[in-house]
Amino acid sequence: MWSDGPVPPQRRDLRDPRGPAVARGRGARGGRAGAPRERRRASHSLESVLAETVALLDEAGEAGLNFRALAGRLGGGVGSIYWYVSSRDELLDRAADHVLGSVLDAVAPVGASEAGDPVDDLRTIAVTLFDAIVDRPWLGAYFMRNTEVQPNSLRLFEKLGQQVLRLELTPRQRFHAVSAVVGFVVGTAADMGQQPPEAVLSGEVGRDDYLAAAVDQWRALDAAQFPFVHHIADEFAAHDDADQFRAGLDLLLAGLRLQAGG
Amino acid sequence: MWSDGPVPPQRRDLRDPRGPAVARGRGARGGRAGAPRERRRASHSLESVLAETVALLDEAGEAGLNFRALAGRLGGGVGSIYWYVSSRDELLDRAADHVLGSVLDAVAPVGASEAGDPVDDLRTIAVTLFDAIVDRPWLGAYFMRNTEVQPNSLRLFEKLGQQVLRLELTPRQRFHAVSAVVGFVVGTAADMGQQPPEAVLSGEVGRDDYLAAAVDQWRALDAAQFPFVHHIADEFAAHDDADQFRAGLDLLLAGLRLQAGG
DNA sequence: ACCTGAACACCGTTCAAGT
DNA sequence: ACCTGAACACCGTTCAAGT
Repeated sequence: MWSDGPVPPQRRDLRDPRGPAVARGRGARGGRAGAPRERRRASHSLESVLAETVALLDEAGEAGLNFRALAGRLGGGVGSIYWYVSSRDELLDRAADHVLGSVLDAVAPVGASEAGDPVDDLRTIAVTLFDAIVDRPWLGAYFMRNTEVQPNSLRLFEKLGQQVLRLELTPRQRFHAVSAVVGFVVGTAADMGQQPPEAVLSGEVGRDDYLAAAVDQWRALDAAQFPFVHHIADEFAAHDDADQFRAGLDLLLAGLRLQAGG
Repeated sequence: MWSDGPVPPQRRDLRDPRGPAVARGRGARGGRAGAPRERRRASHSLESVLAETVALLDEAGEAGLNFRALAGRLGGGVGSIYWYVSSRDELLDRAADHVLGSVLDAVAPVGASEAGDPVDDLRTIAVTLFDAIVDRPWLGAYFMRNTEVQPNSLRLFEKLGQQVLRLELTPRQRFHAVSAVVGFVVGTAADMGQQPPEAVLSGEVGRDDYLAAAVDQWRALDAAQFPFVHHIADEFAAHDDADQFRAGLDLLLAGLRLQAGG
């Protein structure tokens, strides 16, 4: 799992350690009196850049996030974004972590009571994270990629781990358990969040019709060669993503419970 | 799981149903005798396009796959690739399925004996798929995205399902079980296959040193706020990706075994 | 210290022309 | 039926110049 570690110092592109200045509104109006239609100088902050990035991502998806569109929304030039992040990838890393702040807030109460069941608490956190990624499919690919610019990712990893700490396991088993949960949640959510085909997106074809059409093709396959596909065709046609995710998570957690001795 | 279904007919970009012509070598030399340095006309086939795509992907990664480089390797122009696929995405879909052929061959004997344990057989297939994705990280994102152009994806899904068919479960449970295994395998493998930082790739810093540097930063965190991170720091520093994957898979399979009643 | 925007290098895709 | 390659639209990134 390469993505789990903070990046070593030599990779970090060091900038002003104090970070960018606080936003000062929209900047003072420039030029002497009477100078016509002078564009005023825009002023940003990491906060506003990330907020606008997330908004654009929510509206247009990852493919719709580009520096020109983002600069337009921020009311400035493309170049200024590079003052706050050193690449599009880092922008996505930071945007992902930005959004994870809400997830962290949502799960803050979880695990507070020592009396609660650790595995149930683990499940609650996992489900919350899952929901967040389904809502924003781009999140999956950037979760915990670089813990140095993603403190919230690390805190969430820690939070999951703290529940497992209450189980009787070896450190190695605990590490594997949390990694497995994260892998399952992120992998499944990313898969489910994949762009449905154009016809569905545009509302031209409903999701149910889409699934039905897919299943019809499955049913047309040779039953002797594809017994399983035929066996689950009805289930697939009627399935709910969230149910499917939870069923898998419960399998994983049942195995964990067993390992922890009941 | 949008990606599980074949695409409905209306999305399919219908071409000659007989498919592209078989490769005819490198094409006849063109032009009348004596015409100097006339470039001969290249001739491809879906097979050769996919083989060259996979080769390029293996050498340069997904970021290195572009139409100009691919056309160069094929000895032709960019446009001709569009005779065989209608977009870069479809090229990746087909390339992924092309590679899955070997995975399918590798697991052909699995499950042949009714006497074998179905869960063990399921694990064997899962591990084989995992290894293939770790080797080619781009595979993960394109696995079972469009079963209409990915027959091998569907066959692999079927193969996993056939093992689960031997377990005493409801169709719904079987559907969920296979989906969970696929989600876990693909998600974990894709995560682990993520590009390590430049310094590691170039051999400038070894993987162990990289992990050690990451872990050092974890150890510098406040122990009261990050008890779990401290708890597993040693494990993380020494971990092996394949072990980690198998431990998680075994948790999932243990849960499945339990559900199947032993 | 921070912003601007033209310029560069590169890329997927199209299409009129060719064979 | 299949291939060619110039052209188009678009994109991340850089950087000299500005404030």
